[in-house]
Amino acid sequence: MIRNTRQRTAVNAVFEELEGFASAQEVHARMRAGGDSIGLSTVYRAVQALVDDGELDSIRTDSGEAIYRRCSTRHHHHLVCRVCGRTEEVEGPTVERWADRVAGEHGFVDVKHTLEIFGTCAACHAPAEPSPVDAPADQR
Amino acid sequence: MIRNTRQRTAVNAVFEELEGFASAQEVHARMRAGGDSIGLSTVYRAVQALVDDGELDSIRTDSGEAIYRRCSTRHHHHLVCRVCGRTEEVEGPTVERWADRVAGEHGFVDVKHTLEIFGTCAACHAPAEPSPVDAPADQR
DNA sequence: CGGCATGTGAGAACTGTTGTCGACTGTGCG
DNA sequence: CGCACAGTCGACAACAGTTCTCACATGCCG
Repeated sequence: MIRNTRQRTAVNAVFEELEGFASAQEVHARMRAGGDSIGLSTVYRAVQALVDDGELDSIRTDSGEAIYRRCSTRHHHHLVCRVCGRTEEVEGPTVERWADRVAGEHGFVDVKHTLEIFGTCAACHAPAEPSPVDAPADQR
Repeated sequence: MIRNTRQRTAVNAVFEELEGFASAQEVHARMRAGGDSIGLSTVYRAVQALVDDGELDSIRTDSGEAIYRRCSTRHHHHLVCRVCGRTEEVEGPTVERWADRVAGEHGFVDVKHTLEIFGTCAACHAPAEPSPVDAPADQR
C-alpha cells in the first residue's frame, strides 16, 4: 500500500512550482530552505516513486547527476541554456517523423527517442564574448 | 606534449577490438584479465584523453555510469536496440537543421544537441526467431 | 482507538570518478 | 648513447551522488 505522507506531498509540490530540471539534492535543499524538514533519503524515495508513477521524467546530466522534470504529458524536447540553466520546451513534428522513419529503415520497432538541445541563451551570450564569429567547428 | 605510452596504446586497442560500449571499469577489468597491468586512474585518464581527441564518444547509462564507444568523428546519432544493445550510427541533416533553427528562434547560440533513438531491432522483435547475429555478451 | 505495515530520517556504506604525489619513463637534445 | 626533464603512471585518498540500514514515527484500516 502507498501512503500519502506530508513529505511525499511536499516533494510533489516542489515540482509543481518548478520550471525545468531539479536534482534530488536541489529539491532537498529547496525544501530545507523553505522550512520543510525532510531527509535526503526521503527525497530520493519520493522522487523515484514519482518516476515510477510516470509523474516525473528523469535524465542524467553530463556529470552523472540525476535530474528530474515534471513533464510526462505530451511529447516534446528541451532547449537548455548551458550557462543559466533556463529551459524551454520545444516541439518538432519534423524530428519525430525523421526519427521514426530512420528507425523504421533499420528495422527497428517500438521506437522512442531522447533529444536535448544545449546552447547559450541570448541573455547569457550578451556579456564579453571573445570571438564575434563563434562557429563551433565540430557540430553542424 | 603528448606521449605514446604502453598504457595508452593498450586502452586504444581495447576499443578497437570492442563492439559497442564499455565503461571505464570494464576496460580496466578487461585489460587486467588480459594480463596487462594498468591502474584504474590511468584508464580514466586515457579514456578521457580519447574523448577529448574525438576518438571516443561518451554517454551515460541510466545508472549514471559513463560508457564509451569508438565511433566516427563526424556528427551522427545512435540508434540503439534496447534488447540486444546493438548500435547503429545514423545521420540526419534534417534534424541538424531543425535543431539549429529552433534554437536560433529562441535566441540561443553555440548550439549542440544530443539525440539517441531507442527501439527494438528486427532480430530482437522477431518472436521465436533466434537471430544468427546475436547480441555481444556484455552490452548494456 | 489500537495494531501494524509502511514511511521516515540520520548516518553509514557503496559506487563511480577525480585528485594527489612520489616514482617512473618516453622524448628531444647534445 | 646517455642525460635531463616534462609528461605519465598507479596506489590510494578524497569526493559526490545515491542507496541501504534500522530504530522510531505515523497514516490507514477495522
